[in-house]
Amino acid sequence: MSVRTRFAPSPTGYLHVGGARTALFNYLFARKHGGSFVLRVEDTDQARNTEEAREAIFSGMNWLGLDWDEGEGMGGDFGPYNQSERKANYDRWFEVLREKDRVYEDDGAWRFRFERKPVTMNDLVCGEVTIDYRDESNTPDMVIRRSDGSYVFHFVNVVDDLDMKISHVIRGEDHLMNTPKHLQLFEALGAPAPQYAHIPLILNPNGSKMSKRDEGAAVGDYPRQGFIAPAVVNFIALLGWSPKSDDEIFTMDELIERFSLEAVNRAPGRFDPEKCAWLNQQHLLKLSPEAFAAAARPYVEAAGLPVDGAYPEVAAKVQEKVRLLGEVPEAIGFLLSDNFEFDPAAVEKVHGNPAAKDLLAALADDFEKLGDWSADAAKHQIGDTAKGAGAKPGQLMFPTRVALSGKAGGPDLGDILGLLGRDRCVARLRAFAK
RNA sequence: GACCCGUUCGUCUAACGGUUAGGACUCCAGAUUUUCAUUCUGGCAAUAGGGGUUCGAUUCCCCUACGGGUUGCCA
Repeated sequence: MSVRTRFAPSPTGYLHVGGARTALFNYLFARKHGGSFVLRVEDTDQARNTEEAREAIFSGMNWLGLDWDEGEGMGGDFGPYNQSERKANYDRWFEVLREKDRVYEDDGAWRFRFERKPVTMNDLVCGEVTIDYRDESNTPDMVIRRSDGSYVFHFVNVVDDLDMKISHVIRGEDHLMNTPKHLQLFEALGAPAPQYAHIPLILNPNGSKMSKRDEGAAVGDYPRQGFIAPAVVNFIALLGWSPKSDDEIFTMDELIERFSLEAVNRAPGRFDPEKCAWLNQQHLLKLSPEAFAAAARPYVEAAGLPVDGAYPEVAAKVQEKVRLLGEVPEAIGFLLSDNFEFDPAAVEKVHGNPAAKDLLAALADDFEKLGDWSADAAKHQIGDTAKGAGAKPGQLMFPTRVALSGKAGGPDLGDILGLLGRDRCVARLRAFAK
C-alpha cells in the first residue's frame, strides 16, 4: 500500500506556523516514503471562508517549498479537492450509514450512532489510547449532517480521507480526541482507517497557546521580516521533532532523509524567535554572495536606497553580519547614500574620548595626502596617523567607523574605506569632526 | 467538572534501567580580527514533588501539582 498523506486546511485565516508544521511533517513523510502529498481545502464553513485565506495558504506553502502532488492547480485522480464541491460523495456515504441504521434524525439534523464500546487507537506518536464509548454522557452521538443538509467536519473529513485513499493522517494533537469518532465512522462505513499520528501543538514563548495575532504566528510575516524559507522550515521541523543527534542545520532534502514519526515528541513546544533568527543567519551564510545580494535586494529597494552599480558588492560585505534580511538596508545604507543617520550611542562613545576629534581631523588631512587610494593603504594610514599622535591604532579605528558609517558595527573598516573612496571619506571625517 | 495527552538547563532537545545528565539558542568571560560582526575556547544553568519496583530509576508503576487538548448543527 502506497503512502499518501494530506494537508487539509480550512481557508478561514492566514497560514500559521502550527498549520505549516503539520503540512511540513506530512510532506516530509510522503517524500521520504516515495508517496503522494495531497492538498485538500476544507471549505465547508461558508460563513468564515475567504478567497484571501485560500491564497494565503497556497502562497505560504509555495514559499516554504511544500509542493503538493494533488489538489489546487495540480489535478489528481481523487478530486475534486475542495470540500465545497464534494457534496455528492458525502450524500452517497451518508446513504450507506442510513441503510445500516447508524444515523437517526434529531431536530432536523442527523446524528451518528456510536457503538457503545471502548475504542482503542494506536497512534504513531502517542501510542495506544483508549476512550470508553460506553460512557454516553462523555461521548454523546454526534451530529454529522446539519438540518440545512450540509455535513460537519468529522464526517466529511473521514469520507474524504477514505475516498482519497489517505494512508497516514498526521495532524495536530487537538484532534486526538476526535480520532475515536473517526475510527467509529470508518468502521461503520466498512472501510479500513488510515494510520494516525498526532503531533504536539506549538506554544508562544510564554507558554500560552499560539493563535492569531501572536508574534510569529503568521507564516506570511516571515518573509516580511527577512527570514528565508529554508531557515523557517528548519526551525519548525526542530519544534517537536529531533534528529537524535547534535546536528541541527538541515536543508529540506536532509530533513526528508532523516525524518521519522518515531522521533516526534509528545510535549508541546514553545516558539523561540531568537533561535529562529539564529538559524536564519546560518542559512544566510550558506548562500553565495550573489544569491545573498539578490535575496536582500527587495528589502534595500523598499528602504528607498539605490541598488544600481556597486550594490551586489556592497551587500555581500554584510552577509555574515546580519541575522535577518530586513537588517540589510540599515547595515549598508551609508554605503549607498550620503544621507544616513548617526546612532546616538555610538556617537556618545566617541565623545567619551577627548582626543578623537583631533585624530579624525588629522586623519582627514593625511587621507588627502595619501598617494594611491586603496582599502589597504587607507587602513594602514589610520594606524600611522594614530601612532603619529601617540595613540594606539585601535583608538582611532572605532571613531573612524562611526564618522564614516554613523554606527558601531557594520562591514569591515577596510571594506568601508575602499567602497566609499577618498573624497567621501575625507568629507565625512571633517563633517563629523566638527 | 468529566475525559485524554504531557512534564530533563530560561527555551528547543539527547541519554539499551548503570553517563561527571550531552548538544544548541540566549547570557557572561577570554582568544582571534590593528575595529564591529563572524569564528574559537570556557562558564552559568535541568531530570516538577512524593511514594513504590529494582543492586541501581531521567528512564517502569501509582498519587499529587502544573501545562496543554477535547468536551458545538466550528474546523
